Amino acid sequence: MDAFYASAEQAAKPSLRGKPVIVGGLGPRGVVATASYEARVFGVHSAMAMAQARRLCPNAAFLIPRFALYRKVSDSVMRLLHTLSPLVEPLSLDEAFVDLEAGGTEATVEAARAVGERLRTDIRAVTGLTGSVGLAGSKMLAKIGSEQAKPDGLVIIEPGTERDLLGPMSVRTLPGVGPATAETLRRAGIHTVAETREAGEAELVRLLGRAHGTSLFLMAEGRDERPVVAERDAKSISAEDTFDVDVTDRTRVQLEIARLADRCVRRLREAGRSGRTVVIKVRRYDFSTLTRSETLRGPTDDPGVVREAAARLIDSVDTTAGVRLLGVGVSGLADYTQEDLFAQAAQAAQAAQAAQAAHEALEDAGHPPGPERPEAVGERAEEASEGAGKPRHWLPGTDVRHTEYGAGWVQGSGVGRVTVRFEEPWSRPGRVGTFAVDDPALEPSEPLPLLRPDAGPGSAPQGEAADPSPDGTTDPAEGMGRDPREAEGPDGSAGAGGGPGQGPGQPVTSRP
DNA sequence: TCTGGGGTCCTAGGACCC
DNA sequence: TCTGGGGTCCTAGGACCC
Repeated sequence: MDAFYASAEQAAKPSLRGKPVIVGGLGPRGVVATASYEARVFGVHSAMAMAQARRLCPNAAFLIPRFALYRKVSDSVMRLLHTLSPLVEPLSLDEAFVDLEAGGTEATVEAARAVGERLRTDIRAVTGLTGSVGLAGSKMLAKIGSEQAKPDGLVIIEPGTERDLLGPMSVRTLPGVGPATAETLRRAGIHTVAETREAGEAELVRLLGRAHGTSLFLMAEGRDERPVVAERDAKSISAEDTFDVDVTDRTRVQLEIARLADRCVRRLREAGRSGRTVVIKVRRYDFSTLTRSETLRGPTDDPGVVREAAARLIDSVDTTAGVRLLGVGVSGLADYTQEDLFAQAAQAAQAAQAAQAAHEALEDAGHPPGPERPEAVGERAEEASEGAGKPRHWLPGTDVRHTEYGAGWVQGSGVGRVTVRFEEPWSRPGRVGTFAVDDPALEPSEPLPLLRPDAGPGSAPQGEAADPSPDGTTDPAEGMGRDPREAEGPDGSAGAGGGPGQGPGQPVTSRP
């Protein structure tokens, strides 16, 4: 998918189409996850510090990621891929390898192109978004082809043309060559794929080590026999947090480690797995990073056990100078736990007794028993996210609903106010309103689908159907005069304009 | 106001075992 | 009678990917 998160946001928010959109962490230490093509013109790209992105492109819309939406779109694209072949290897939410041969596609350039173009059409129809396709005889070349095809294109690398195509390219093009490897190669006078090839396998192994050297040599020759592998089991699960301000307080460090252990175990259990090795990660004030791990006697999914192991591990780390990140992970994953094994040996009477005790505890206390109970962790998390009362933090980009004005999204908030743009994926660009952050008429809500749910088989894809102007651009102000709600705006007083995360919609002039 | 969060794979040394 | 050789497991760190 092309600029996936940003494109999904533009499809969901008509006022942002044709405008720079930057999705990522909005805190003081956030980074860019995806920049729309309009933002890339300003030099903004993935993994850039958000602070730098704001300097380069101050008028962009800055939004936090909405993974629930991206996952839904991703699922529907992956379903399309599965119609082409049973062998589909997802790389992330927005990218996958498909083994067309295993799906019975005829092994000709014409047949492959037809399948690829059909797929692109289907993706557009099903999601309203564009995707790009690379077709080649190996994963490496298909990937390089899809990069060349972006945005909204298709590239075939025909058998026999690989070496000539790769030769002049930068060695960074090859998978597995990042900044460190590129620097090592550069010092050896190797910049291009052709030079990599000419260096020879022995030299590459000497420079980079056995595994990396041999695989790089094969890639440089255009040889890549890696199979497409569907549905790989996860090998580790982890949770980590970077803090807005370095944490020095020891008690706070211990508390955060416990929280992260619970979050990690919740996801472990959701995956139906257990793990044997607990690892903590500490990134210090100076960005130096260390890990400490402990391997248990058997796999567990008990939050108490993981919490205690993590607590022991953090005890061995000096954090007095301050930490910017803490993490807890579990590896050595299994589908059973040590407790399962014990349980098999345990007497039935004992189990019944424990159940009875737990039942009484529940009745006595009027609430569920402690963290020993399997569901306890997940429940706590739900309480935290759906806790009583409205959130006081309205995050830019998130979905809201107003009892009177309907569906919208948070454009920005600050000084006790929140600015909302009222529009839907299939509407014209909408108007903004400003409200008090505790306005009872305003509620957080779920993402709307990108395409109108009742859209019949004959309906046009998103991009064309919802775009009111012939040249493919939209002005947020354009739709306002035709909005039936124009006469009576929200009673939002003027104000929150210019706050952090303000969208590009000139809220002062478009204020109701 | 530099540098997220979730992963995978590889290397290397020491312990331990036969 | 200094110091074999191979294998596995554990720990720690680092490169890379999206």
